[in-house]
Amino acid sequence: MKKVGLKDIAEHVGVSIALVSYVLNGQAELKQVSKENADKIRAAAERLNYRPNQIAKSLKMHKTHTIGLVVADINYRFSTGITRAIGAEAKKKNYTVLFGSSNENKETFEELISALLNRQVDGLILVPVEDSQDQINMLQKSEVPFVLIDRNFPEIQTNYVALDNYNAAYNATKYLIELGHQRIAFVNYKTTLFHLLERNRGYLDALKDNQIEFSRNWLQEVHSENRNEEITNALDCVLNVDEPCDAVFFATDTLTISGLKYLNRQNIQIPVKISVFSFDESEAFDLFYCPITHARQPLEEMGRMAVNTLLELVNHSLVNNQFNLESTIVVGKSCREL
Amino acid sequence: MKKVGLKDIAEHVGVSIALVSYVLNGQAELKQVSKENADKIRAAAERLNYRPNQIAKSLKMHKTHTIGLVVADINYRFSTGITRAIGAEAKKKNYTVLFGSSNENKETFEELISALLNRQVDGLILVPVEDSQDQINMLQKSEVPFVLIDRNFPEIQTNYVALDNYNAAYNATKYLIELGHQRIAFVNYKTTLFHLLERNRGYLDALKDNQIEFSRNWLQEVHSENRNEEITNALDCVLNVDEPCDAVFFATDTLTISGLKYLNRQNIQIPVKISVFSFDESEAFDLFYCPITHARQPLEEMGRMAVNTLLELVNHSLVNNQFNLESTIVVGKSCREL
DNA sequence: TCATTTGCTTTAATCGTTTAAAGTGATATA
DNA sequence: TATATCACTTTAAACGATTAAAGCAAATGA
Repeated sequence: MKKVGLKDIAEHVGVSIALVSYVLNGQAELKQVSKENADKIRAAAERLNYRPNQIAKSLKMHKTHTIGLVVADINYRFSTGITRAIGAEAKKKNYTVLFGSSNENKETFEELISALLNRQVDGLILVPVEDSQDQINMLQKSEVPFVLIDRNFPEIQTNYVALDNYNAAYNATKYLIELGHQRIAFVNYKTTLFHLLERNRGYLDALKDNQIEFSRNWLQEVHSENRNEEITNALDCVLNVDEPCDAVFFATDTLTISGLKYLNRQNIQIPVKISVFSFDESEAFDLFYCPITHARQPLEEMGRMAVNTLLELVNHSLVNNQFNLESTIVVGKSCREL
Repeated sequence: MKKVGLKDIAEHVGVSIALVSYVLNGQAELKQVSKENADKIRAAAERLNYRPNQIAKSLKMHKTHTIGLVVADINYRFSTGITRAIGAEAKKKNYTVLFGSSNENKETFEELISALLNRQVDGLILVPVEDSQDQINMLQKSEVPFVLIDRNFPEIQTNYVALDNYNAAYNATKYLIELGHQRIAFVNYKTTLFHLLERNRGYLDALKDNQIEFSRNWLQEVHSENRNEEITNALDCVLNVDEPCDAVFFATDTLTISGLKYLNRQNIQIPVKISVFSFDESEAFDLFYCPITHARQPLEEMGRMAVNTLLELVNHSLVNNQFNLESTIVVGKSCREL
């Protein structure tokens, strides 16, 4: 793979490297390069199929025009969606996105950040994993430009773009209540992640504000490591009891999938036997017999805001953005009126 | 973001940059650096949180230790699977993967390749889009190390890792025949892509070898741009006719999803009314009421082979690998015995 | 005593760009 | 005639690393 550099063009045309650089960077008039030379240079560049060496350019310019993105798990619908959104906005701004998936693992998360920083990305967009506060603090201390997305730590003041998870869960619960549901279960992960805890809080407050007395077994928390097994128990605790719930609200799309699989196995018809509400959707819902009513996050908007916030940081504006966006309810057929 | 370089460490310790470089590259003994200095240097690097500037390193070494990957569409299950597999193998070999999705668009495909080459990736792994022969020829002429994956052009001699698509389709069709099916439809994209045409050929040959007379309407080809609409017609031509088919074989997972959605809408029960066989699977199958019998591609193996072939090329071995791997049939419940 | 070896360290060129600064003829002005 | 201006072009120093090659004391050998 023989590479063509400025030097080759310069030799070909018989001018200096500097002149070639000026012309190919659109500074021909500014530097008053003669039309003759400019044309010759452009022609030679074309003919030799010149590709500027971005590595050398980056080294000189201290800018790679690259954003590092770390998502939690590439298998989440949220991840592919936000990756697309960020990629699109970045492209508009002439930035490239380097990308990794932490798989919710703290060590992988740190390794990825390290790898991205070594590659001199101009900044980071991160979906932080559980217990990664130390890492975030480190980044802040070393003044790396970064923006959190989807998740944030209330105890750390950072730029972030997230959902108003409290409101989203509150409104979802209220929606179910307004349909006439009185016994609403909520299935969440057992976690310390703030954004998921906010969903608990929204759910509980909606019950309270509507004078529904919360029963302890309604709130089920499963460990993500073996959610498929634990969700079985969780749903049993909610359905196979004296006063079974008439609706289940799943706190994430992954939980919904596990839950629906179980309900399928048990031949529990939706929404006849039970209403189902999902936080986020999944491609998998497409083939389910019943369209799932769910809360939708504004992924494009989140991606756009994250990129733009980051680019402001990169350009040394001292922005301080905490965005808590609103979700919308997409009505399917999985929640019936009682 | 103040950056720490070799120079900073050198100044701190009071030695030259070269010594620091030697020590931090594990050449301390080789270059006979005094233990005292070596320790001081390592300590300082640690304390200052030194991150080697890979950009500078790459410029000097003419190696970025980075592979460029272009997949056809990040929404395909194949794409995420192969991306993971390639990422894992690359990591083992201490390479990073830069990654883009062409969305089956020729221009995007070319742009991505260009962007990746500008970033001086050491080589490319590509899922070529339709009609990209010229681009592939260009790459070959400019001696860029690359490996095609999933798809190849029989008229161009390149390194590639693909499925034996003929065999896979042949065996799938044979499987349906052995279950007693005599009227088997095949739904494919209307395309010039070799790997998909091979599936046609495998299907047709299997029919012939089993003395089943092929009926023209059995082979349905839809345009990918509006497959959801066209597949409706396609299935009508196959099911709502005098002698309807008793099995449908979809040539890709995306076609299967579209098909199943239609069959759902029409309340056509699987496998009672019709057997369904899919090429590849999708996460979406998880929530379908009936596990879909499908041909599975050995993604891990493909990823491994692609990376290893590419790295041999990068290291100037003149390998010439054409891999056509075998698929396996994953038996679900969507094909019944007649 | 002088030369050589040993042990350790520094110097300086290089990778492919960018870009301020200096250079160079030709023409215009004083 | 001397000098300023103009219209270009080249020179050379970065950027942050790698790495031959050279440098330099102290120790050893003749």
